[in-house]
Amino acid sequence: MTASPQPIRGMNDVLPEAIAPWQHLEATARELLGAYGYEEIRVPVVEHTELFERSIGEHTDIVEKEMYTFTDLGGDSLTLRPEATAGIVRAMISNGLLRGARHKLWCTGPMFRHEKPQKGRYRQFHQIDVEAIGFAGPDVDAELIALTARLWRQLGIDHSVRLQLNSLGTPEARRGYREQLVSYFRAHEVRLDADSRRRLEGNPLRILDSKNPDMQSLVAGAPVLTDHLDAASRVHFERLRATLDAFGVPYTVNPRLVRGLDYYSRTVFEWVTDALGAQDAVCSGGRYDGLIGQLGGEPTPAIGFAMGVERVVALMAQLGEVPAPAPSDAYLVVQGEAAERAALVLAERLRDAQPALRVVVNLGGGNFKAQFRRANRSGATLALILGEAELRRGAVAVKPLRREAEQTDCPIDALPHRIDALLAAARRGD
RNA sequence: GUGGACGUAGCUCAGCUGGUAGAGCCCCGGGUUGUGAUCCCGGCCGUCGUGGGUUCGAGUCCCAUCGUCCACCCCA
Repeated sequence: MTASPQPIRGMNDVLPEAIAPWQHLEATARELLGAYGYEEIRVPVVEHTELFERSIGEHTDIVEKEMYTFTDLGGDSLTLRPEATAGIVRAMISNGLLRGARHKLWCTGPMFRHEKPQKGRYRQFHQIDVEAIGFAGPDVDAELIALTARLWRQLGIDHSVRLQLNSLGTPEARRGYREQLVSYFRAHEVRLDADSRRRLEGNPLRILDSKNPDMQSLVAGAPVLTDHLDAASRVHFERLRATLDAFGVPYTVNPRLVRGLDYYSRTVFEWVTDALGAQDAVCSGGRYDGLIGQLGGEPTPAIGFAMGVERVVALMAQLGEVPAPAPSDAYLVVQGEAAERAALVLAERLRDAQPALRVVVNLGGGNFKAQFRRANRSGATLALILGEAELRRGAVAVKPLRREAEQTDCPIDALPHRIDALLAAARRGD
């Protein structure tokens, strides 16, 4: 096994046998996003390292230890994108697209984080990313959440996910709350575990999210972020909740939902599941009103979310919500050099006449037995046989594979116009 | 980065307290000189993750290393 090449740790091949849920998710999301008025954007997978440091936050785990950073031949420090928002915002600024304009955008592709892989967490993973730029909300906030809820319904996984919601307020209001929180935890420092003590310096809000059961009672007594919101953020949050109520989208307000990236403000949300083990966040995002100005663009309010494609795919697969791939309609069994050529030409004529037809020509030879075995395993409705005998009489033998039926002859020239009827008959069973 | 479990054929796995590898599936061919999904026969496929050590002898024991999985941290 040493001799055979291996993929990079945490980077996976998606083989044809596993591709169906990916395509279904992508197609469903693409259509839905279009229906809500979102446009696709494609941005580079690599950006200047500084862009991510400035947007995500220098004291986050992503920037501190998870980025794929390298120096290119020109001496610049570049980084494989760990998330999509920074690049999209950069594209808006670089192309001069802000200036008070509004953009509803989506993007999909691979992201990279150097973490130790486990279930639902990979070093190359994929996101579907949606951004609404230039909207102060809370109307967009609500519509964006409704869009995700609709996607879960369309995919058939809505009963396995639930919505967590919170408001972080403005950065100023959060700063005041943070001070209160730190002094509360300092007063009880002996009860803090090692992880929490470390967070006390860098990111005290994260202590609220601790999974350590011993911390629960201490956390329960801590000041609550929601009680310390500034007035405008409180109104924003109330209006968002009222709209979600009007939609009938259920949610839980989770005051401990903090999110890992520094740029969030006001609305944050997370769709979680119990079905995937420890990595339970399937889709999450929030409002980042300060980020664009911080990166040098005109100050512009915005909100976005990222969906973990691998996680949604895993959920679909686990719930059996994966459409079966369409089998081919016809498989051409051929024998003899002249017949092989005639079969290839016939297949092209069939495709000319019926562009949607799924027709597979047996390539690479093989005896009749092997070819019929392949025809059967391809799932084809019909086997079309074109050997030397058929060629001599100018016909194709047509054999239904999915039911017991007589094999019949069809003149080669007539087949392109009869194939639909033959398929329909074979499926009906007459 | 930390911890635990596990690495035998392309896949799923068997291989007792050490005696130098096996089954099923897949693939290919034959039985049916041109007919699949059933049946029968045959073939292909392994330096037992890798490197050391103990031993007369290691897939089995020991050490190291790499990899996979799961969890922590954190996150999609």
